[in-house]
Amino acid sequence: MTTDQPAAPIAAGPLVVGLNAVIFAVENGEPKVLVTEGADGQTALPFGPFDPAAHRTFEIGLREWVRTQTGFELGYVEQLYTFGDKGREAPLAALTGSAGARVISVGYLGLAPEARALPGAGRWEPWSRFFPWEDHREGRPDMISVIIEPRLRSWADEAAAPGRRAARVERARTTFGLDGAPWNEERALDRYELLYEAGLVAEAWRDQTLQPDGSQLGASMASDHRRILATAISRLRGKIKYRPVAFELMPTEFTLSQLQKVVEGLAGFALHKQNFRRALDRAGFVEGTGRLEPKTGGRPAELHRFRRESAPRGAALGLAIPRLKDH
Amino acid sequence: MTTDQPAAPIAAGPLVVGLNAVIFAVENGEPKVLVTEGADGQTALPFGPFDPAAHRTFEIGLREWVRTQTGFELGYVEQLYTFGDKGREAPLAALTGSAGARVISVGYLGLAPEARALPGAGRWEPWSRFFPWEDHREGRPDMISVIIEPRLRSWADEAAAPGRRAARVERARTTFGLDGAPWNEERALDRYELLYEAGLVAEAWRDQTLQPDGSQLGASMASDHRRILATAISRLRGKIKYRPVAFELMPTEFTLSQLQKVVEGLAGFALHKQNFRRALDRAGFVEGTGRLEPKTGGRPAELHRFRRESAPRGAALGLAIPRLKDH
DNA sequence: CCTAGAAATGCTCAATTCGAGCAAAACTGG
DNA sequence: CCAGTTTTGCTCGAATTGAGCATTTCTAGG
Repeated sequence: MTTDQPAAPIAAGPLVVGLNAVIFAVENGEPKVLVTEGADGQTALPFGPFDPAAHRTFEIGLREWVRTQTGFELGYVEQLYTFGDKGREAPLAALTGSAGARVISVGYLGLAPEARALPGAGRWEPWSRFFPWEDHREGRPDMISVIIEPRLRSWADEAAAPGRRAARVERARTTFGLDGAPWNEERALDRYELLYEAGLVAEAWRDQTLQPDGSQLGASMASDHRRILATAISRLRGKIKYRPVAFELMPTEFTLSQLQKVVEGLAGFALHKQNFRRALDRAGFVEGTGRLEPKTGGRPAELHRFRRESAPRGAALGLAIPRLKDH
Repeated sequence: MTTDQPAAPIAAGPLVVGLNAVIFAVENGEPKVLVTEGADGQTALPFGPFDPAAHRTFEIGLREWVRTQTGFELGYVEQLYTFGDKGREAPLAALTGSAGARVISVGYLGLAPEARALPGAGRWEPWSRFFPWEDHREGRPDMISVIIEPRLRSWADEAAAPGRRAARVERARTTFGLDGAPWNEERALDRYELLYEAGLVAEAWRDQTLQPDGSQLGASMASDHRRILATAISRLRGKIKYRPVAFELMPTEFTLSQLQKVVEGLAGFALHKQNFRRALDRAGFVEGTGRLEPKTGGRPAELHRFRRESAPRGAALGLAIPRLKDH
């Protein structure tokens, strides 16, 4: 066992370290992600190489290539996860001839206060295109009981041992809230991984160069980018509960309903308006500006702003979002 | 903007990817971390190179070198964070002549059910040696008001602009729970970073080759390992609240008091026994075995075991730990 | 000018959960 | 058999949560 200095030179082989950015913005209550067109026509997350000579930290490197390539100035940024599985680069490598290089990607989450039109390549896509089963704002999507549930059930039946079959059923039940189990919005990554294992997303078949046996769920992405996106959604949904990150997605002034719409878009389900507001002002996150927004369609709403530094004494650090029970 | 395949070959320069393991175990309610002696005598976290040719995933690589080097079979493992700042390797590079190589470390958290004696190099150290200010089980440590608070205050006074001074005071107040602010055990990393910036930990001076102006807090570690350790503590303290990871640190059978002692050790403060048990059995995490543990010193306690798969319907996913108010 | 509709805002109330304490039970060691 | 120690059971007020109804304040359309 050694410390940071490698005792022997490492037989690294071709090793590439890159940065993947998952950049979110919300437009009219609809969460969107910044995507690009990959070389082979697949939708992809923005990717930039990490140049250790030029960049002192990952974050500095990330901000720089996002700025140069999209003209976008990142605000809030946080590291997500580092993806290094062998084979994750294979689907692309086969097409481009860069086979053999091991690609390690450090994933980052970035939040933008508005989905600005982009000068460079790249466009904003609603994230529900990639995860249609995650949007419960108008009730649980039909696809869960119509498609996902039966197909997960037959996937469970494929298991040989009865013990493994029961484990699969239980896993499907808890991750998708089947059969009375509660829906946990934070488990978006678990759900994607389960669908992948069960062969219900296109990537599962592409990675094995097999043919799917039925329609595939949601729009697919290059490489493991949809997994990275799921990681980002899970992280963000968890984080809004204990850090006031939702405000990074808001303009400087906003109505309480706009804020609620954003939070509902992120969480993926509707909230009780009065309770949301009560929790908000117990936490003391926002203050009224006195000015009104008249274009509400009804009674004008007061414009509020985020109180960046000054939370009251023992206040909560995030927004109160209830657990969603059977619905 | 491109996808995963690098458009141009990357001028990577000397780039080394390694794996850092933060392995925890709890002994008699005392959380301990597995450390080694670094080349220059500094305490270090176990480190292993990542060989892309040999290992399909980071996790497989990690498990393998931990097994070969310490004889330890890892159970629960989770990725923490990837550390890649320039200069983090400098203190070691200067000593070993490997200067110039950029070292990127993927940090992992591992949990072990017992602090087994180690055949290889490495020993278990209580984590409170490195973070003495984090242990509030017997009340808030004196060092906070005697040393930390006054020194943070004078650090705040060093700021030029009055606005920046106020921001520093506020930051100290919320991270350390000064002046009536609540103590948030999850913010261990924030606290370490604040002490680093304020020059109260030895690493801050070592990295600048300056001399400290007073006694330094806690035992220091090589490179940025103490920061990695703080990251692990913060992550674990957060995670026990929404995933039943505490059980990864328990033997198969345990008394409820033993479980509580472990959770208290991790959280860093004492819990109300009856409330802890009430929450436990609402969550349905454990079941009695009927057998008794007589060596309690008092009334024998029933031995319990973790119910791995079968949580009741709408149950919580982690242990209820209250927010610690002013103390 | 009046009215229906829409949205914001204010208030209430029961159910649940939380925080904290007291008391009894069951055992060990002298 | 008694003092000490720990487990276990119970209670109770305070705080929080979930959900609904009522009122206010505006716009739009006749």
